[in-house]
Amino acid sequence: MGSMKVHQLARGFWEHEPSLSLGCKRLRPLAPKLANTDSVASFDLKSFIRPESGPRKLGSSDEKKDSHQVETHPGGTRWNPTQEQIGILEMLYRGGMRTPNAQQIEQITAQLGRYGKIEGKNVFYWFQNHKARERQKQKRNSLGLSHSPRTPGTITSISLDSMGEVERDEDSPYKRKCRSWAFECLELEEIRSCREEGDRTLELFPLHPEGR
Amino acid sequence: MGSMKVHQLARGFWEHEPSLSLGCKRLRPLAPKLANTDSVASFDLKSFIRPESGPRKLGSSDEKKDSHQVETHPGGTRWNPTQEQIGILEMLYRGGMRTPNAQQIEQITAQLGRYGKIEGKNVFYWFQNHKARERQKQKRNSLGLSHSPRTPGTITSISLDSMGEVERDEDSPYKRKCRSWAFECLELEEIRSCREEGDRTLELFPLHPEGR
DNA sequence: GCAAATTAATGATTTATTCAAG
DNA sequence: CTTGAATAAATCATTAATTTGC
Repeated sequence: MGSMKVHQLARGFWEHEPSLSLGCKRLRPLAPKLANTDSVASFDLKSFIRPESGPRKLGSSDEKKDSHQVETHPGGTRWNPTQEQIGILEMLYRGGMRTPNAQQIEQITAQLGRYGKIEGKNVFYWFQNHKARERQKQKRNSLGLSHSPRTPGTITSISLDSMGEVERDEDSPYKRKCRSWAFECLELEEIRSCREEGDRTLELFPLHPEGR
Repeated sequence: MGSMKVHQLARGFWEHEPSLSLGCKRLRPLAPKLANTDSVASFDLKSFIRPESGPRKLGSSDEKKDSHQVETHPGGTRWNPTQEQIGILEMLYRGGMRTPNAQQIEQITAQLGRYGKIEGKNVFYWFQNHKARERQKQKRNSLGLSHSPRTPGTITSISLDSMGEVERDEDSPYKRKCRSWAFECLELEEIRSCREEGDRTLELFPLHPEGR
């Protein structure tokens, strides 16, 4: 139904990009872990059962396996983005995209799908998480340094000028836009990972009916 | 200069594989899909970040998804539950349902659909909101009265025993279960609602984020 | 050098807040 | 004011990096 969706408004222009990594997203420089007193305690069955160990040859037909990390997720694992996908997403983010709507998500997903398995929700989540984490990183920085908000060295000069007017979210909290995704479809494939027969599941993959 | 950089980078990504595959699950082409003949053009940041936002004035927009727009909103905006729907939902809630999963949502939606227009997300939201508001109401009560957390008199005696096994959320915060809904589908019907005739949209959002 | 044990990142969910329609 | 809708914050859960003991 409907609801009218308004489109997001544009605004703003630029913003200092948080970090230029692009390639080393995964590398974590350091970060003095703060108060990591929380007990580990996660040494249970988890370490025994290796989810991806299952051969799982089901759809091995014409699926051209890239010998990359893409792999078809047997059914229970989470999305593991490839470098290309991350690169594109970050590019979009830097371009100003913050909360893509359903249409945008669909398109992005379609494109990123060429580099590996991906679903719309992954894109949605990625933006949610990235936005939130950039925000908290920024906050942490501003608090910790309390001054010189300048990005540390190597200020990239990428200007993306051809972007024309991008719609900015400005990171401003709450700016009511339109919905950014859609439910309803409820695919069974999705659901199945939920709670299937416990027994066999135990062996194939952890399957988290409920955490602790 | 800088922009060049980005573009080249992007191009690298896009050109990687000019294949025509839409790769995704079963996404319908929802916008005039570009022929993707020229690899680069098939995926332009601009079009992503700004689907058709900005100045789409001038009525050219007829080419949007045909949208027989059907149902919903005869001018309507948000879901307006009927008494029957509310009744059933509350019954389910009292029965213990708190965060229905995709399957359940689907079924509930199907049933409630007999009493009026409804979508999966409405059901989802209803539970979210109802749960949250019951909780805050309870908190307010316990604070205001400082005791007797019991529900105020007239405890409804509807027992709903026939519910069989409902999944209990127990109101316990964070109890990781399984996913409760699914994205991905991004049905056109959903998306379409995002933007309709523009005039209204334009005035819906101001140029400035007006501080909430 | 390698594989188990840690730790940092980050994907995925749920809860809390906020906005705005009616 | 009530409540549907949407976003942000908090948090759980899993995976990759990195460290450590041989």
